[in-house]
Amino acid sequence: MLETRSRILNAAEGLFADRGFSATSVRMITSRAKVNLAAMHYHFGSKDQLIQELFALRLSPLNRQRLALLDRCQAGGGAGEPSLEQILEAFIRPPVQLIRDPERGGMRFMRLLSRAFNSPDGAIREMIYGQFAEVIERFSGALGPRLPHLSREEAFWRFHFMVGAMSHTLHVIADWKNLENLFTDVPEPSQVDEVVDRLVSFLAAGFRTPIPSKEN
Amino acid sequence: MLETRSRILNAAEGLFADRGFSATSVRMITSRAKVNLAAMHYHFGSKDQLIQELFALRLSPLNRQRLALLDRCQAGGGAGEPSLEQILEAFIRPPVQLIRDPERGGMRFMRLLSRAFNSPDGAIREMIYGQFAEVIERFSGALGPRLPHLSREEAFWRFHFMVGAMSHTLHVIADWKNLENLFTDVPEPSQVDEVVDRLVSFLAAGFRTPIPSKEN
DNA sequence: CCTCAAGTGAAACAGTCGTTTTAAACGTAC
DNA sequence: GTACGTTTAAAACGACTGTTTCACTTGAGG
Repeated sequence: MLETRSRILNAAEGLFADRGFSATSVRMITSRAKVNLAAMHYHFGSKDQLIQELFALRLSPLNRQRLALLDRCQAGGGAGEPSLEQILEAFIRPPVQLIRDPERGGMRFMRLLSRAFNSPDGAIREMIYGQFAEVIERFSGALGPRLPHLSREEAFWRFHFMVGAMSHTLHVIADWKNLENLFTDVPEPSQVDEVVDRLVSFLAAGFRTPIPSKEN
Repeated sequence: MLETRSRILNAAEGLFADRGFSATSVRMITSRAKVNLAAMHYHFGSKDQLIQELFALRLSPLNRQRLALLDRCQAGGGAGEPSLEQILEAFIRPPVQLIRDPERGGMRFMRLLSRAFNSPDGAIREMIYGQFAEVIERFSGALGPRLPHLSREEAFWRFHFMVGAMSHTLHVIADWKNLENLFTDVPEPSQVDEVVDRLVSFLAAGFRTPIPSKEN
């Protein structure tokens, strides 16, 4: 069939998200895709190249959207730089929207992405970071003028605090089902977009707070 | 030799931290430990039980220390509850100290822990969360009275923002070498304890900020 | 009708996986 | 000295790994 490629990609995305890369065999993928074992090597060459293609396909629209949002709010207001909240939102809203859009991978791809971020395989991590390099550069450049009270070191760490809070939050949203199995007292899945606002105001307050005194 | 068990545990910790669970074979472990293949099954029964034992050994001292710190600052000041900063510090300082103490696993175990947190294997994740259940309960109970301005939902999310920022920060510290390979402009590894202060004040400011308005 | 490339089906490749089994060697304690 | 818990050595188990090979079917262009 003509759709063999996309059926392999689809099955692979689901299995990688559920079981990880090294625990997912080529045979699992091709059998879930109802496709011959050889078809995978015919279309993608190897398991590794299949993984690469999968991420390139999903990640570049996400980061293009982030950069477009940043462009718009930087050019938008006319005079003056964008506010701290506007920058944070341009960073955080696109992945949250992606989570709700099954066409772009939805929760499944987000679980996969958070797996790839912590992958033991250095090659995978390098590829992932490569896909994010431009976004990191642009956003830390945009954040700088909004944080004149911070040293370079302090800004570096707070940027990582933000990345951590965001990626863990995305993981929680995308893995809600598993969370309910593990904890009691989990609130109803609230409107996902609200979480963006919550996260933005939490982080903005953190970024704005003065540097802690060293006498401790 | 009498130390066969600990040599296996030591080799396993290193390999699991570097390559992940499913990509590390029993043969790799026993050959790095310079120990016979059968010795691993003799002492631990199976690969899975070896993993379980490894985490129980490392994780319970960490969480006992957290709870002890919380106890002390709750009973300490006499009148009045502990401050938000004191609670956060009781949560964050123990794992940062662990990172600097090779006897307790140091950076190696921290990399392993952050791998286990995102493991595809449901059994591993369940065990990890089980080890943290009491800590989570105690700390969210202690944080509650310090956050009277927050709804239950808002407190839930901010708690996760904190967990995410902390765990990603620990990962960055423990994986510094890899970070230097991937990014430019990484600051010198500053005094690790300073990071605790930075993180505590960042998070305290986030926790204290009022709930964002919905009109957006 | 013939041809040629794209794609499929099924089998086989050489390894590695976790685990078990057998045998023989240890040091230590009763 | 002999029993016991520990450790080594070496081989084998069946199952599974990523990848390759090759005969086969299919459909479109000349």
